Amino acid sequence: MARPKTFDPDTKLDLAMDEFWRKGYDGLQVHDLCRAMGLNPGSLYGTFGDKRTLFLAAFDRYASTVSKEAIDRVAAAPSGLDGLRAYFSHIVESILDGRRSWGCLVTNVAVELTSRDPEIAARVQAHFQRLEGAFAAALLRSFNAGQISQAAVGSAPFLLCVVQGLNVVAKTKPSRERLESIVRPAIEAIAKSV
Amino acid sequence: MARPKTFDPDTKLDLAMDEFWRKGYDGLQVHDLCRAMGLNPGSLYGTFGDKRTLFLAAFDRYASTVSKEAIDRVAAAPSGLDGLRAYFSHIVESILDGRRSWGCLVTNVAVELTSRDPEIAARVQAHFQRLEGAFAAALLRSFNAGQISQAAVGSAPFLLCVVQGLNVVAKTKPSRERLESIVRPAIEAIAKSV
DNA sequence: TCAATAATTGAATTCTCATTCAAGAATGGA
DNA sequence: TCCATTCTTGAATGAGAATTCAATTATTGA
Repeated sequence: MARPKTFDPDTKLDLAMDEFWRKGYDGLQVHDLCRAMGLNPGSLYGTFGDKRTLFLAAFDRYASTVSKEAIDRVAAAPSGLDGLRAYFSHIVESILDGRRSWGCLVTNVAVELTSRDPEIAARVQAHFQRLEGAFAAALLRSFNAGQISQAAVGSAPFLLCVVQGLNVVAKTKPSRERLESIVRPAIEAIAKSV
Repeated sequence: MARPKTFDPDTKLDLAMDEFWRKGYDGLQVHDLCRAMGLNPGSLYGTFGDKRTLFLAAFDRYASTVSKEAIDRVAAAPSGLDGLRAYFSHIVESILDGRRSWGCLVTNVAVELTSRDPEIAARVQAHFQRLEGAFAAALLRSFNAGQISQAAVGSAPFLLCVVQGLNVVAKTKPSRERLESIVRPAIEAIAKSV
């Protein structure tokens, strides 16, 4: 009953996510958000609430789509080591010509907002744990298959760190060679230690 | 001739640097900057110009003091490998109880401002190159001393990435164990490859 | 066809913040 | 001592940005 929305909120949320991803939180004006989403302020506020609420929704959408898709690759591969390789290859490709050329939404937010917004800090923390958990599982799987040494099993924090570093380095528009010269030693640090 | 300043600009600049380091650019209001620096808006503007100009001065001061001090450790050590170890130990210590508990000013700025301010992007780039250059020199020195393999000589981009990752991870208040479980594999990735 | 309800529009409002400024205060040189 | 100059102070200004709102429009169910 009554006039229906002329747009799909999820589709618009994806557009909002892309904008926050590109420009951060403070760096993005509601005005520009409206333009990017093809919505007037009234519709935006009526559907999504204020800027921060919309941002949290965009963050969650990022976690459940973009980020999840990447993390799932770790477990999907035939072996743990293959999963890690697949994950890093995917990151490299999407930095080179995908949306990760502007970094990672979570990394950007971790740096920009973590120190002043505890609720956001908690979500960032949770995301880091999901990713690190996937790495830890893959490492264990590799160890059980005899692919890596005992010592390398505890390297999940190291891998998480390398991913965050890649997301920072992404901001400098690195070449494929450069990205590979980062990922190669990172993977070798794990694999070589058999 | 005429009334002299009642403060030392360099001392005040250090205070400004700390604030930008903690809170970023957009996240820091001039009002709070004034409070932190113990200056009224008039004195601040009269001495340092507008917010962005003051920020650039604070960035440069960071590069020439905090950052330089850290980078110099790489070359100061007896061997290249020792230099790298010294650098990473220093980073770990200052994340644990120094000013790096709020990350690195350059990393923070790289993430927050690089995509919208080309002048700042150029300074970030220059800083990354200084650091990577120091790493590259240390790696070459290590190779010439037979400490590392030929393959490891090109790992400077990898080390730069790990440092940036550490600066992101720093935002999550990591424990010493956690930081060491990041640095250990990073150094081993280089050293083990003899 | 007609209420009743909800969405759309974009101008108006309100708020926050960077920046300016006028008045007063302190110093060095004459 | 006095003037010229510069600094300090903090309230005032103004720009820019988030949010609201009144008018209009569209849809559903009766």
